[in-house]
Amino acid sequence: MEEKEISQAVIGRLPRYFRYLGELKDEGVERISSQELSELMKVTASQIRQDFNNFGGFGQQGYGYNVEHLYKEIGRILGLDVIHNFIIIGAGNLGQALGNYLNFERRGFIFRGMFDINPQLVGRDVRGVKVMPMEEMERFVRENDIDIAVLTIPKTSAVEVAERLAANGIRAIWNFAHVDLNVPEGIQVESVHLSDSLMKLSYNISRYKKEKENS
Amino acid sequence: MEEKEISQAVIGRLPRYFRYLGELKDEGVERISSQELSELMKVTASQIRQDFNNFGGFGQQGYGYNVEHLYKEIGRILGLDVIHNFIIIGAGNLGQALGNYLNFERRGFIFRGMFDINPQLVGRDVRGVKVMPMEEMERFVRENDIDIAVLTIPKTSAVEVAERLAANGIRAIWNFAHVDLNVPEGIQVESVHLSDSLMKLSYNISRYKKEKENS
DNA sequence: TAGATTGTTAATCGATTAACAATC
DNA sequence: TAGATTGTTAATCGATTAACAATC
Repeated sequence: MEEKEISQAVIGRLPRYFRYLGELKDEGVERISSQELSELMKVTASQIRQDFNNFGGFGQQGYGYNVEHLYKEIGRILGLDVIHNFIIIGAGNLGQALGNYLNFERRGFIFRGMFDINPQLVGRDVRGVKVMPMEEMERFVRENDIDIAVLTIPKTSAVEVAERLAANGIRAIWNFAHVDLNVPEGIQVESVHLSDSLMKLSYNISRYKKEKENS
Repeated sequence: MEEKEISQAVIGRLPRYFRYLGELKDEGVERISSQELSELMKVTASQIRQDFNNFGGFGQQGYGYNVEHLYKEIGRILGLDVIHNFIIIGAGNLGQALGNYLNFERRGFIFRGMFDINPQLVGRDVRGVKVMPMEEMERFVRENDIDIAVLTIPKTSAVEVAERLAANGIRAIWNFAHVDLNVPEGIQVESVHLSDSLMKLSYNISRYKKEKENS
């Protein structure tokens, strides 16, 4: 049974559906039509129905979608029904910020360890997790069923650290370093390039300024 | 003279070109062909040429592109040739991480102020900038030519704060709160939804696991 | 049953890739 | 000049939107 590949365009929209459905659920809304959801989220109803139908029929003609059911299904599709253990490499400001972020825990992402090359940071406590020296990273990954490594280290060391993680069975890397990682096939990489995002914002500021001047 | 609108798909790729060209420049590379760049960046040479040609001819037939010139031009297109003053709302871990991030300064983004509702944080120093109470935000934005506000506050207050910023002449919002902001036309919003990014990673982990099971 | 709304096919739109003439 | 490589047009591919038959 060949499952058709879902495009990354669709995947990229799932977390946003998940967020809106969670809010609707918390407000006690039981059912919603693609039309209503489309007005709320400012996307077309057509797109919503197409997106959901990639994964099978979650709705019911004449009724719409059951909010709670749809919410759970999308959570499952996103893999939020399983526990993911993660570690953070780099105990600087950003690493600590992510370690302290409680919402990840709610989604099944459990903060298991933190590593840094700086001996000054080793031993520090971040939400109950002690910062360990980098030399212990490989062993820790192997022995503690770590799925995800969060890289909040400079780009100069990110490539080498990613290789070490890959060699020790990491499943995924959430990369905050400003470099493109090349890891073996089968290891998932999701990069958050903050400065790229800021540059896009900068572009849009300039563009709007020019538009105004020309009008 | 009507300038054609550049698609966000193209804009989204510019920072990455900028990064690679910067590295090539630092390595002393003078010229590069779309073919060579395509191998380096793992995109098609066709796309590279199409992308650059949205902004005019930066290359030369039979020669390729001058690295330094192209780098500068892309920087200019991205608006990195002008100074942008920014403030950070929310002096928690993430706010402090972004305030301490020196690379933004190098690109013309100058850290001017930081605000928090928590009186315990007010007065604290982040890279030479004192945390101010929220009540001073509006006046500060008006009087200090602030272009960008970085929102590292909970979603519950983000919408209201965004409105206050909009009313006081902010040009752009870099939003880290997990909520979609609706601001008046002309104010640019770029959102970084960290948990959305993590969920995409989670999806890809699950998908790969299923693929392996099916093979 | 009649009305509503999905699931799904078809049409459109936009983005990517291929091809090649222009030109350095 | 000959070779290389761009700039640009044309072809393809994929994603979005529209339309409507199926069905609850």
